[in-house]
Amino acid sequence: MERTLIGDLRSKIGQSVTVQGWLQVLRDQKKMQFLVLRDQTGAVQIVVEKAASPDQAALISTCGVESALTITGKVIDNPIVKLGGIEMQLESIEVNNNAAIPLAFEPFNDTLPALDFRMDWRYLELRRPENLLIFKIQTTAEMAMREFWLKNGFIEIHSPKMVGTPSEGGAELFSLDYFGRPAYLAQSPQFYKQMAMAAGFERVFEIGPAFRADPSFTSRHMTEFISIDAEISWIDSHEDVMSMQERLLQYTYQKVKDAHGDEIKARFGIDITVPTLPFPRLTMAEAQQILKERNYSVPADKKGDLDPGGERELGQYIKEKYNHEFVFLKDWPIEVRPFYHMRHADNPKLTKSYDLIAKGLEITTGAQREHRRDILEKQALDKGLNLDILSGYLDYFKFGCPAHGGFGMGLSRLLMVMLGLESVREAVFVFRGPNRLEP
RNA sequence: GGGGGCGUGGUGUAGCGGCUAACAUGCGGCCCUGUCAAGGCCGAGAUCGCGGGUUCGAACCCCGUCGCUCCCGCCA
Repeated sequence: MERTLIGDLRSKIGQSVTVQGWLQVLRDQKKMQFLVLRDQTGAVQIVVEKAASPDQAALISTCGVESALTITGKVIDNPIVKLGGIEMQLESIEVNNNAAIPLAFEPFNDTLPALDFRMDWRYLELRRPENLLIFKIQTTAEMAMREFWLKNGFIEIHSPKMVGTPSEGGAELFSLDYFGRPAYLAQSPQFYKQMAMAAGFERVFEIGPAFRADPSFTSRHMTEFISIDAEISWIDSHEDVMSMQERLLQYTYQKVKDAHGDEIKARFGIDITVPTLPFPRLTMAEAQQILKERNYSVPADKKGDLDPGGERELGQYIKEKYNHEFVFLKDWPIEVRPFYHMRHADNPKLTKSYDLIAKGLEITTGAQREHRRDILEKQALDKGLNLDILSGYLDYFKFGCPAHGGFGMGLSRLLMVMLGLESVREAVFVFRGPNRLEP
C-alpha cells in the first residue's frame, strides 16, 4: 500500500492507510495499546485492542521506542484524542527495525546529554525536529544562494581538494601521501577561484569543503567545514564584492524566512530579520576609534586587528546604532592581511579588504585581489614568501587577468548566527575537530 | 599552543572531610486505567575518570595524568 504522510491523515478519515515512521511512545496497557508514530510531518496515535489482535499486540510489546515501523490502519476522527483529535485503528504492523532497549540516550527528553556524548550518537539527536529544521534551512539557504547567483550570471565551479602546493603558510595544512609524494588538503578554493577569473569565467561560486589543521578548541572552529565562496571580475574595488555579498545575504534571509520563519520562531524563538541594504560599513580605523570610545581595549599586540571580544562589542554597537545584525569591517592594515589582497592606491598601508561580522561573529573575509603580477610578486616578497612555491599561482596573472575580488563565508557559522545556536557543532551535520574524527 | 572550569548509576544533576552516596529521567516487575507530559507501588543499576599523597577517616583536600568544555591565540 502506498505510504501516507502523517501530516496528511486529516484528509483520509474513514480510509485504511499505511504510515511509516518512528515509535515515539508506547503505552502498553492491559487491554489496549496506544502507540504514537512520528514522521517528518507529524505524529499520530495508533490504537490496538489486544483481544482483537493478540499476535500483533505481543509483537508491539517487544518494540522499544524509536523503532522504525510500518503501520496500516483505519483513520478515525476522534476529538477525545489530544494529539490532533485523530487516531488510527491498527490493521497490521511491520517492524522494519526494532530499537534496542535502552536507547543510548533519549533524544526527546527535556534534559539532554552533553554535546560531546550526543555526537557519538549523532543520528539519534538529529531525529529531534529542531535539528531536522536546521538542515531544511541549510538546504533552503544553499538553494537561495545558487538561485541568486544563477540569476546574476555566475558559473559554479568545483575546485580540487587535493593539492600539491600549500597556498600560503603551511602550518595549518593536512598532509597526505599521494603515490609517494606529498600532497595536502585544500584550505580554501581561493587560488582556483582566481584561476577561474584568469580563465574569463568572470563570475563564479563554489560551495565545498575546506580543511584546516588548526588545533582550535572553540565553539566556532572545525577542521573540515563548508566554505561558501564567490569571485567576480572587472571590479573597481572591494566595495563591489561587499555589494554583491549583501544582496546575496538579503536574498537568502528572505527565502529562509518565507520557507521557515514561523517554524524557526516556534523552535528557536528567533525572528528572522531580513537585513536591510546597504549593510553598515566601518573602516578598521573607525572601528578602533569606536571601541576606544566605548572603553573596550583591544590587546596591544593586535596591531590594527581585532580580538573576538572587540568583534562582539562592535556587533553590539551596530545593533544599538543601526539596529542591524551585520557590519562590514573594511580597509584592514597590510600587516594582518595576506599578500594577495590589493592595497589602496592612495594608502599603501591599507588593503582593499573586509570582514563581515554577523551578530559579533566573523563569518567572512573578502577582498579585491592584486592582479598585477609585478606588484603581487613584490607583496609576496614583502611577506617573506618563496616565489618558487607560488610560481603556479603567479602564472595566473601572466596572460591577461582582469581586476577581481571575492569572499569566503563559513556555511555553519552563517547558520549558527542566523538561528542563534551556541556552537557550530550543532549547525553541522557531522562535526570534525582536532579530537573528533568519528562518526 | 597558553589559561580557566568540569569529570558521581545508561543519561542529567545533588552531595564538597564522618552515608547503607541522594534526586530526576530511563530500564525491569506488579497494580490501575481509552491512555495521551499517564498514575501508583516495588526493584535492578555508581568501588564517585585513573594513579599517588594528606588524614583516624577522602566523592569531597593536595599532586600527577587522561578526557571533555570554555576563553585566548588563529580563523570561516
